[in-house]
Amino acid sequence: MKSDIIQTIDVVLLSIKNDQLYVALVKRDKPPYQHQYALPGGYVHVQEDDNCLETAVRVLKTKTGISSPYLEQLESFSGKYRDPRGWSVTVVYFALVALEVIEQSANASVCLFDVQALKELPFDHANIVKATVSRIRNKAQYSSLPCFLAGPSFTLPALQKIYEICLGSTLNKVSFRRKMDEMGVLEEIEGALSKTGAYRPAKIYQLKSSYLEALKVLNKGL
Amino acid sequence: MKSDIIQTIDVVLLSIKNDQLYVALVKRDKPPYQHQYALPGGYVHVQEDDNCLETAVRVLKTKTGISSPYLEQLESFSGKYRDPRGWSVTVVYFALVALEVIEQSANASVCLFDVQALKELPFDHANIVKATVSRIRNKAQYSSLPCFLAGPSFTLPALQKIYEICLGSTLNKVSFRRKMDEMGVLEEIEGALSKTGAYRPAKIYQLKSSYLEALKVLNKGL
DNA sequence: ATAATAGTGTCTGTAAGACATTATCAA
DNA sequence: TTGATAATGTCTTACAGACACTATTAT
Repeated sequence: MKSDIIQTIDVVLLSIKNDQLYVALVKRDKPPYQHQYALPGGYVHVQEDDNCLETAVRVLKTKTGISSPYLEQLESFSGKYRDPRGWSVTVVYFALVALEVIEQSANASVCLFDVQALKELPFDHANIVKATVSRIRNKAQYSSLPCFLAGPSFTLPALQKIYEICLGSTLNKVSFRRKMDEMGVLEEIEGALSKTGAYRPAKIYQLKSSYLEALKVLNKGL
Repeated sequence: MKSDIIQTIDVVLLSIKNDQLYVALVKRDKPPYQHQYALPGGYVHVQEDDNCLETAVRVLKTKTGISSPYLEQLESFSGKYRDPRGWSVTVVYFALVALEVIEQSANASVCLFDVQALKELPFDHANIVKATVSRIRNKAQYSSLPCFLAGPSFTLPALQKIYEICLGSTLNKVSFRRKMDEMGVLEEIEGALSKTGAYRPAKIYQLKSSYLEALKVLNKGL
């Protein structure tokens, strides 16, 4: 059974820069919308990919050079008019990485854009980015998802700042620490202290390895 | 650009029967899995459907005879092995209707199955049903979603029972009523009382029409 | 009146936020 | 010691659940 629908995968890669959420876009090398910035996306390779998640991993790596430990399906976008070539469906995934990851391994064609100041994008990509930000904002209220925007280790004040950027509002310090504590996904790196400020250094934490392993196996989201 | 991926839409239609969640399955009239019960599903008709949601509405109506006021995208399922014919992607939607709706307008090929006692199903449909139930259970905690499992009008004790079935646990009566009140989606039908029991009748409520309208326009979920 | 369920008022415990205090580092 | 931030202790308030009480109907 052959289909005459354009079936693609797109990835929304988010990171934090200048205390704002930024999205990674790549310059399109083919029409439509050639030379414009858009979400990294591509076709399923039926030989290589066992499912769309694997396609998303591969597409992200190929188009941006980046591997993300966290990748979650957002939703699918479809319709007669979203792609000038015809009826299309795209399964969208989103990824969260620390800025260092992008700076260290991103291709030259990758560029970061402030999601707040996003101009028009090809296809319905502006809409897709908005939906992703909305999902992040929602999940930041009760999950450990924003932790993936931090690097491999981080201080609690830094992590709180990340949560606040995701949520768009400030948080109570005591409540935030209580929450993180009872979520039980962090572990203190004994003896490690931040050397950044000229004042009292903060303890350094990382995601528990058991938690990261559980993520990979289950692929259940957070 | 033609694709060699099987692209389908499936719909998980849920209702409440015998104080349990039931899923509507239809007998497949074509291979694969001919004559077995599976989720109602079908192909996008690029001429008729403007997007996958419209496909879902049409497929549900065609295969089961039912129109559901509430239809939400669950997620997409994909892979090399889920369909014996080859690499496939299905965008799954779920619908919630009152049992009366099914009894009144369902095709003969439709049959209801207790989701708790679900045996093996064709494709990965058992898994899809499980994911839907999980979504319902989650959303029942904070949203008005279970209201769509009630008929056009209902009493608060009856609605509470529906919520409890979705959640799989009993609820506090006072808290439940407080929640429903502050959600602000219900309106009392003045003067109407349930005549069921031999004892004190309950007030009858319905979903606010303004709320139902907002749903149709936004299509944002709950 | 009684039985049985509907609906409401009130109390209590838990959890979140506000505020204050202590801790720790560099200069 | 001082300045600035990290970390924690405590108080207050808000909300959810438990419980009890009142209301309403048919018999």
